[in-house]
Amino acid sequence: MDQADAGERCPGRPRDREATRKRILDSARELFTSEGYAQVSSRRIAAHAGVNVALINRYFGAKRGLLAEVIAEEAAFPGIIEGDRAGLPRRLAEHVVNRVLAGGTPLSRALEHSAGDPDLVSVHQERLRNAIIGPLAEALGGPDARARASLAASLLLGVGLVRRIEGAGSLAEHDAERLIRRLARIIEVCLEEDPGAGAA
Amino acid sequence: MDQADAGERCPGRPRDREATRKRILDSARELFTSEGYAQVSSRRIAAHAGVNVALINRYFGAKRGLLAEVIAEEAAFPGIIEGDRAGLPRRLAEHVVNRVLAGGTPLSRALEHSAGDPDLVSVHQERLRNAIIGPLAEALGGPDARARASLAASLLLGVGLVRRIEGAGSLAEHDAERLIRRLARIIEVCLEEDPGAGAA
DNA sequence: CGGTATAAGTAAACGCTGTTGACTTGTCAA
DNA sequence: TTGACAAGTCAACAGCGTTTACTTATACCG
Repeated sequence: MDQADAGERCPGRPRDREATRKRILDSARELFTSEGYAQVSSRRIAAHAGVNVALINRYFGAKRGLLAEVIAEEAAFPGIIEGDRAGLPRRLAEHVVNRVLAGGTPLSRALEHSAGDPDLVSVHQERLRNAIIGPLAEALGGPDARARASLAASLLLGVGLVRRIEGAGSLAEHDAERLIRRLARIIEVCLEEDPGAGAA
Repeated sequence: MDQADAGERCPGRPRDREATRKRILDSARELFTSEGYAQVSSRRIAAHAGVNVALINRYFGAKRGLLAEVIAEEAAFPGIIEGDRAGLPRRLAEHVVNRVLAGGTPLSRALEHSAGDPDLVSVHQERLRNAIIGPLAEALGGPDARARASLAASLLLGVGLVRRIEGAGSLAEHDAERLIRRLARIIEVCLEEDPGAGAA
């Protein structure tokens, strides 16, 4: 049932560290992506890769390390934060709709499937800080930059979480372009320097 | 070490279904709240309650059922959604800051500690739909009510998730009142009927 | 070419988890 | 007093992630 196309061990296969590492990584990415982190056991990954279970720990330290490597493969927000400030909310909104909601990347899929598994959270912790909130705050500048970046990040992560929980139902009522415009507008408010008189 | 104040079995204790149920429930709430769902094992809950492990499954079906009952104990948004529309964003923002960020309720604490554990997510799924997005959408009315409610829910859940990941750092830069005002403003935009020309 | 060091791969176990079924024992009604 | 039934117990299950000691293939070197 498992080890579908990855091919089983067929013990004649020559010993090759890198190839074996890659087999494990590929299987992990595929399974994490389609089923989530917590739902896929080490033994299943190994079986899918046609490889002994112990090799996961040999090459990646632990299942957690395997997750970290899968996640590290993709860039956080490639070219999104770096652009001009005015278009930033729009670009973030597009990213959410196109990647997170569409379920493109292993990262977002894993997040959606096992949204806050302890291991996953701890791996993302550093990532959120270093690859999202940090750069975003730096790009923003001004007072409370980190707080404003955190608010935007909250929305981004929350949308993914709700999408996972709700099954893309409500959020898909809009067509993509409308949703992007809405999100961009909300993110703009998240990133604003001063709430001003505000509502309420 | 465990079963601190809950008292151990001391086998002479009379048999009492309701009392035993309560012991288990109390221990679970306490441990889930302080350490998170995934981090606390059934055996530890049982030991803390001074009760046999099998009783958890006898009374709650499974560990998951115990979680569901702990969570069900608290009202979702008591009296928040029902009030007047104009003050809704402000009330939601206050709730987030006072309850979720301050880490008051078992629900929010469990969410923060093991933010998206599969069991926890599935338990919250129904809850999010029935106790948050549903009523919120109904209170809002108008077109895309569910989508607008989902956006607000995304922010609420996302703030909790980021708080868990960031350890309350960035979001605590503001004092509570400023944070509430900011959140209220953002939520207002989430709930708006029409994005209008919007940003970008 | 033969022998050997070294790394690749294996097998079996460890302690843990949630869960189950068969068992004993206390309690209460007839 | 006795029977029935529920409350509580115990030991085992299968699965998990991980570790240890082991075998075996490969590649280098004399």
